Amino acid sequence: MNAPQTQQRKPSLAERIYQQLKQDIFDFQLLPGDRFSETEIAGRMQASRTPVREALYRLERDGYVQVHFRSGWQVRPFDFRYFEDLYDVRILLEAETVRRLCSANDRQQRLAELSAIWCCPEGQRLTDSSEVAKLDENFHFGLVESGKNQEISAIHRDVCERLRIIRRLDFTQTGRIEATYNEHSRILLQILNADADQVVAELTQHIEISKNT
Amino acid sequence: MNAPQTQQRKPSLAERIYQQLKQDIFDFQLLPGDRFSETEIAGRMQASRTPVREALYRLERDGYVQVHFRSGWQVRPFDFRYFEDLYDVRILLEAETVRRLCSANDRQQRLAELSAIWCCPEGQRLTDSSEVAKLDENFHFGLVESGKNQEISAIHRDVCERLRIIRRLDFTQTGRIEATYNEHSRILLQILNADADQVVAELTQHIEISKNT
DNA sequence: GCTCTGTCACTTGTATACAAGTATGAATTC
DNA sequence: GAATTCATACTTGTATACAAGTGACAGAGC
Repeated sequence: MNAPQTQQRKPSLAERIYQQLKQDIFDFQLLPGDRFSETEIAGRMQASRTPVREALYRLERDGYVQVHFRSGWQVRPFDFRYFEDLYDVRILLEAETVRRLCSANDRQQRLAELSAIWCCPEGQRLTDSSEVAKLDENFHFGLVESGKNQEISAIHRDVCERLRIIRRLDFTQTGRIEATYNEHSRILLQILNADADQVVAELTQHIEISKNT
Repeated sequence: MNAPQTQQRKPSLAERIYQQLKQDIFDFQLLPGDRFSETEIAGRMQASRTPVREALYRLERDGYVQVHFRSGWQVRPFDFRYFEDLYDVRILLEAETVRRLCSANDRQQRLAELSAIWCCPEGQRLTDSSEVAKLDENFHFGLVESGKNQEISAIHRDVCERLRIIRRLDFTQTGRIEATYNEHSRILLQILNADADQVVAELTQHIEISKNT
C-alpha cells in the first residue's frame, strides 16, 4: 500500500511561474495593455518556454492575458464593466448561500467556526489590518462553503480571485476594522434568526462597501 | 490598416485535440476511471505530446481529467453530487436573470428574438428533434444573455457545457417537443408580464424536468 | 511626400530530446 | 510461500530545435 499521498509535492516550475505572473499583474509590474513574448518571460524566470507557455495558457483562461497568433502576448486591458459584472456574481452567490442557510436546520453548527471568530467579545478582536484582511476574505469563503454546494464555492473563489486585481483589501482606514467586525457578526446573527430578506440586504450592502473603497 | 481580422483561422492542433477528447468523454469512448498516457493520445491523434498536453491541461481545469505526477492521466470518475451542484448553479443563474428581466423596462426588445422563435403560431413550430434540441439550448443561452451580465453568461455557458456529459438532450419522447414549446413561450410571456415569482417557479420546474430525463 | 515591396528579425505552434520520478515484476533471501 | 530488493520500462516535467506566420522598416519607384 502506498503512503497516504502527502500531496505536499513542491510546486512545478509552471505553477511557480503562473503564480508569479499573476502577482506581477496584481502589483502592476505588468500593466494592462503591455505586450511581451514567451522568450522574454522565460528569460526573466530562468526557465524554458515550455512551463512559461503552460502558465500563460492558464492565465489566458483566467482572463488576465491574451495571445496574438504568432505575434506575442498582451495583458488584457481593464474593463470596468467586467468588474461590475463580477461583483454582481459575487453578491448573487453569497446572497443565495445565506438564503439557503436561513432555512437549514443545522445552520448553527455550520456557522459555529465563523461565529467564534466574528462574534467574540470586543477584547478578543484582532487589530492588525493585514490579519483582518485575511480574516475578512476567509469569512466570505467560509460563508459560501457552509452552503455545501462545492460548485458554488469553486465559482465564488474564482470570482473573488479575479476581483483581487482591483480589491486593495486595505483595512487601514480608521474604523473599518471595527465596522467589519460589526457587520460580519450581525450577518451571522441574522442568519441564525433566519431573517432571510434582512440578511441578504445587509450582506449586499456590506459587499458594496468593500467594492467602493 | 489591417483587414478586419476575419478571425477565422483554422483551429490549432491543440484545439482540435481538446475538442476531440472532450467528445470522446461525452460519447463514453473514454470511460470515467480510465487511465491513459500522453504518448498514447499523441499516437492516436497523430500529433506530438506538446499539443496533447495543452489539451489535457485544459480538460483538467474543466474538471474532466486529472494528472498523476509522472504516472499518467485518468478520466475523473462520476460524482453525482457534483452534477446536482451544477444543476443548482444553472437554476440559480437563470432564475436571477429572469428576475432582473422582470424589472427591466426594455425587456420586450431584449426578448424579441426569442419570442419570435418560441411564441410563434403552432404551424411554424419545428418538429425535428435534433433541431429542437439545439433550439432549446439556445433558448437558455439567449435568455441569460439578455440579462446583459457577461460574466453570468460565461459561467452559465460553462456550467451547461459541463452538464452535457449527462444531458442526453433528446426530444424523441412523444410530446416533449410540444411541451418545450409551451413551457418556453409561457416563460417568455410571464417575463413580459413581470410576474417574477411565478416565472422563477416555472423556469425552475422546467429545468428540473430536463434534468430528470 | 507617398506607396509598394521585399527582407529579416522575431513571434508562437509543434516536434523531439532529455531529466527525474513511479510502478511493476522477477530474482533473492528468509 | 512471503517479504524484500532492485532492475527496468514507462510516465510526466522541462529544455531545445525547427516550422510557419507576422510586422516593422529600408529602399525603390513615382
